[in-house]
Amino acid sequence: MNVVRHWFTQQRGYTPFDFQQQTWDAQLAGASGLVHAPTGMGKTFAVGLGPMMRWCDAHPDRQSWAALKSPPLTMLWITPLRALASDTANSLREPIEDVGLPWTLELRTGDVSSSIKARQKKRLPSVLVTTPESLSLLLSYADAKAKFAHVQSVVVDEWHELMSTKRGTQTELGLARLRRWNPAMQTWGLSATMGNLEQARDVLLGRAKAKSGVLIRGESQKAVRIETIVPDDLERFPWAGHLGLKLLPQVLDELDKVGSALLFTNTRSQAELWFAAIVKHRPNWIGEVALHHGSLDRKLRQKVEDLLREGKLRCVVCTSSLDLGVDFSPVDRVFQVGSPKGVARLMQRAGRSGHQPGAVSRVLGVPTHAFELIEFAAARVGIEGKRVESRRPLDRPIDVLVQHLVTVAAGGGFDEHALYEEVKATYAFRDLSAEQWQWAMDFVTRGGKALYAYPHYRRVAPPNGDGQYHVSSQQIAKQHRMGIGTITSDAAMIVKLARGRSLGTVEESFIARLKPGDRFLFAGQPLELIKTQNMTAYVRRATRLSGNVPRWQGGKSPLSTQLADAVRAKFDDALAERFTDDEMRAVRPLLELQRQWSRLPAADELLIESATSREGHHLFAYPFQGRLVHEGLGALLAYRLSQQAPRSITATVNDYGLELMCPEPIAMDEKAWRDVLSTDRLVEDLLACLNATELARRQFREIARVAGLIFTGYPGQSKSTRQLQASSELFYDVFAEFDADNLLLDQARREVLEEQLEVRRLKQALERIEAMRLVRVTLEQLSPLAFPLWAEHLRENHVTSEHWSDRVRAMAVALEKVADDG
DNA sequence: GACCTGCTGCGGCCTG
Repeated sequence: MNVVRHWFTQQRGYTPFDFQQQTWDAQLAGASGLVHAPTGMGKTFAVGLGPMMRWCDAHPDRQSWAALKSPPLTMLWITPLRALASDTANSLREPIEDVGLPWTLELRTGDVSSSIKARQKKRLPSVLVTTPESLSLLLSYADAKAKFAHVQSVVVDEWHELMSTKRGTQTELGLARLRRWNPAMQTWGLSATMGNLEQARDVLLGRAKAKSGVLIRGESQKAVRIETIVPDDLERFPWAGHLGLKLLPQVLDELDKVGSALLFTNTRSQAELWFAAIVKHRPNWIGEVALHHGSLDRKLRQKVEDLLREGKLRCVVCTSSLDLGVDFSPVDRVFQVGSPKGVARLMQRAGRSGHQPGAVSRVLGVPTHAFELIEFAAARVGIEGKRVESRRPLDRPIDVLVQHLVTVAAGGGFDEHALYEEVKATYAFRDLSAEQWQWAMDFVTRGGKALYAYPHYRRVAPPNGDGQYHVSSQQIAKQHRMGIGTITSDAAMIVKLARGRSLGTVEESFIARLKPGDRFLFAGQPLELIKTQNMTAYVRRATRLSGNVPRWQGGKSPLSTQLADAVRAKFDDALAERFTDDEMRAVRPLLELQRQWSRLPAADELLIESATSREGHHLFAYPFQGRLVHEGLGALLAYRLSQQAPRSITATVNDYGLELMCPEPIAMDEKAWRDVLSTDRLVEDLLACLNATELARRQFREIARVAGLIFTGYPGQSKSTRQLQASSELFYDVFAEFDADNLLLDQARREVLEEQLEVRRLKQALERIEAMRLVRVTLEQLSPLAFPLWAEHLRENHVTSEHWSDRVRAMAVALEKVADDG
């Protein structure tokens, strides 16, 4: 028996799971593929031991191992997270050391010491655990080929997370490079649950291997159970709102019962508030409850992760910052506060509990308003029906290609034709046309049409006798390396204790509203602002809490299509009087009101409600397509209506529908509605109304950085957002004027349409609506579906001098009264 | 004193 397998079964005493066995067999047979494996089931060993077994088979004489010293880089492991890199290294080190393989193993991420980096500049270890960015960096050194020529297998961990991002594309390009140097190289990916695993495998393997690729599905789906805290009294439960502290007592009761828990929230400020609330009500838990989100200082987060790993925490309140990484033992209870947003997302979070094979993963939903009860019920249906979201791979992000061209030019140079073929072998650039390639080449060699006068943008020099393109100068190579990567983020303000450590970062706009002496809640503690200086807010601990919580302007993830459809189906259930779960029974009175005051929309109808309030005239429509689509749709409808007659219309959206508000009444018959809901000229109208130029301009900022047009400054002295903005705008304007066909501009527009507006989904929504009946209802009072939109509208537009909450409360009371009378 | 929506992730230089 192979010594590695022997180690696994005899020394460690493990019985391989089926998927581990299958993976090793496939790896020994020389195949590539993707493994779908639940967390905590030994996925590192599943893909990590095969290459070791292979090497042992090729070197059967153990006596000779010592003489081999450290073999060249044989196995490369790519992870999206630095924290995962060290966990993985620890797992892989075990068999290497126990078996006595002569392999060396090292990490290569941005935070390894400079001495290790210096050593790796000379020679790489036998096993290297790294990130997509660090791989790219290594590929940018002139001797890259010699260093990577012996790589026999590459493993990409958490591929589902990388695949649909530019980091994934960068990984694809790096893998294509390695495959060219060693065509027999095996590629293996690890992925959590997603809807398009086959495609994920194909993207990972690229053109050459896609046909022979294997897909191994791990353990039969682990059971996931979704439970929900159902409010005792729905009448007093909010119809809108997002904090959900209403259910705090029930959550505390649950926390009392368990030893350890993770409480996921959807936003950072929500996490801060929940953390503060828990500590306030359970003061004796101080030290056992922790907070974890992306704006906290890395050191604070690291500490929480360590304590979590050691099993010393009773509860961690977190955002998706704990979705991945941190190899801790499963917790007893997982909470999801607020909308689950997606089926896969809820499954992944549930998976943080009940790790043992056969154990059930459970998640307890904590709705923050009444309709979220339906979302949890819908997510359960989604999981049972295995209707899990897909992740869509990117199509030809030119900025990533441009960056890669300079990387490769610095990394030993390239032959143009060969590199074109290599790039086209990736899934992302499989349809790259000769013209597009030419454009990219021209852009890096001459600066394109617009920048040819600036030598600085001639980053790649044409062949000089050897047929190879090379980077123009070492200075350019150096600067390029500083900009490698595809993650861009704006500068944030550091929050620092006056005498002491940094607590994390908040947005400048938040601090700008405060004066010295004002208090706010951050990093789980009350703070008082002392002064601001150099993008740093100096604070001291305050004794009393303030309700002021930083708000970050983050992504606005919409309800996924799968979950939105499932929610829609739950309305059908209600229509058919099928109230089969606790959540639906709990919201029944609310749905009953919706039916009485308006209508429960059936699957084949689009409900349009109109109402009059002292703000003006409102139209509400409910396509159930998630907020991004509704944003596009709202803007489109407002635009088209104002084209018909001059009037000012504001649109407000949420995940279920949209509201159009106008000071004057908008009289529309069926035909008028059909016209404004038409798919004709959809993209043109969207571009016209969304001030697409402005959106594209903003999007271009990121593209310009990835493409290497903007130097963001040396580490530690990064340029301000304003500076970066100014230079990217300059490029935008120059391109728009002198190089209108610039592919980077085109990409900016594409990204706005596809990612920010989800045009594809919007178009599908409109097509569906075409086949639907339009049902129009005039409301006497706001319906339960309309109420959250109305409240959102007030919040966004500050339309009333009365305080927002007073107004909302007053309306809620009025509605309650009507409900009671009815 | 109450009210509050919006995620995550990486990398780099200089000197002797």
